[in-house]
Amino acid sequence: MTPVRTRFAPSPTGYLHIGGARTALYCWLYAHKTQGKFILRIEDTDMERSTQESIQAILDAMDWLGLGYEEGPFYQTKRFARYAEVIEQLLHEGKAYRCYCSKERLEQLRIEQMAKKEKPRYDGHCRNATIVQTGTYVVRFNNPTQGIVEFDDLIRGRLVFANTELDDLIIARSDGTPTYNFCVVVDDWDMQITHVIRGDDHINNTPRQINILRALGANLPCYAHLPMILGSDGKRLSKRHGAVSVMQYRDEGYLPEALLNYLARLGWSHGDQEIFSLDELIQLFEIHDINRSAAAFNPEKLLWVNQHYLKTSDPEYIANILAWHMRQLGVDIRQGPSLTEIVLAQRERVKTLQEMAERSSYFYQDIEYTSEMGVHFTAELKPVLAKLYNKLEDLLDWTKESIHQAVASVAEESGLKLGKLAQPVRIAATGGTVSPPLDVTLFLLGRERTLNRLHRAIR
RNA sequence: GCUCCCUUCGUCUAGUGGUUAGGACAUCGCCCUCUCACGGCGGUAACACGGGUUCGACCCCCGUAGGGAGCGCCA
Repeated sequence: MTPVRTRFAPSPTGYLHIGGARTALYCWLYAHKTQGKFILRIEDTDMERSTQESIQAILDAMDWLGLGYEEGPFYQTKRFARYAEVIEQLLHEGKAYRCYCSKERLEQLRIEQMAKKEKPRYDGHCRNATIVQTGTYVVRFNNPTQGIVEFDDLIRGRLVFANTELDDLIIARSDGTPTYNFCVVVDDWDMQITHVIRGDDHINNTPRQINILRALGANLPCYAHLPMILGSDGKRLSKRHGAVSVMQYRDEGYLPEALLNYLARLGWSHGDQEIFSLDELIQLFEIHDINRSAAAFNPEKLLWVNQHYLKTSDPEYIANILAWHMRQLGVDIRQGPSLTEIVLAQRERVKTLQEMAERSSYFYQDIEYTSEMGVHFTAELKPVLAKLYNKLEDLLDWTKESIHQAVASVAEESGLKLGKLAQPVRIAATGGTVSPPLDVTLFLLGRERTLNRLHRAIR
């Protein structure tokens, strides 16, 4: 059996988005599962829209996701000589021809066909031309005019198309550059791709590509067409739905393993299992188990998956990434508790690392005192806070246990329920009403910061 | 308009002719509790519709409706 070779072939006209990432993941998984090769190919034949920044953005995103490739990245713009060679061959063999039709004629044709409620397609005008024409021309592929093209899609089953539905597509533009459908075919052929896994927006391109592959005498790869990913409103995914760029998820504090896990599960499943390590995915992934229908992207569930990984991953690993987010926020973490401790204290109460960073800044930098905070420190409470201040100041050991003991005993001595004391202290210590358990919070804050802030509240 | 694809709780999905239609997220309630969470327990909630086939259809077939994609000298 020939070794499996899959490829991910984005066009560099923007960042890597969620849908592309999932396609890449599935290609990657299948290659790894079968001990095959995963190839990255940049489809940059559209010189107008392709940019170097986009290429870099895609590479960066693949890197962040950890989707490494065994071969590539290959660039189509570097393979023009090869395409020209194949086009020449096709022309020579009469499997392609020069078409001198003007864009105006083509446009007119399209309008007429639409008016007749027909599917617009090239009428083969130059295919049958007997006289020698001159001027600018494009090269069209001689598509079969009858019969059918059929293939077994690994996800949808047998798909059948009538050749009469297809037309003689352009494979080389008037400036000589090759077009997408042609490059894909030559590349997949040259790179010996065995499994073409791509979005189902390519289903309609497949019969055309198969016809070219046949004209070239190439073996056909297996095809698997993935359903689309929809926005949370069921409409097509777009900027309106918030983050669609993979790197934006990094910026917002998601872990790559969480995004990957969520994406894997969006459109694919293995029974009722929700959480998969990468190794498990490699082991359990089957193209056959991919769903046929489009799936809506659900940000809430991604959040849940992300928190799951926040809670279960190695705290030091998480702390490393948290450091990056702290830096993004401009928080200097040199003075304060270790980030690993912060992770341990916060991971059960936040869903993203960005949120964790935002909610942990008071451990490292001064808090703002607002008048709203003041109302919590009533005249009756201030003596109690003072008592706590003294107790904490006299504590022999600054531990969670001793701190808890101090707070509890002061509350009891003052006839207050723990909450009645804890909450004002929390506000005094953190500037807000939400934090990890008070003993943990004060412990991490350290004696000096705690006493300073308590003092400020009593004043 | 034409061609192709899709259709199970709000969302992601399990299901492959006989199930009280299962799980997860979200949501609601209760418990835990110094806040927020986490966790535990429980609840609401789905087979788009209409015909067949069959003793029996979520499951098979055919329509209808709805959604999506393609029909470029874009990819």
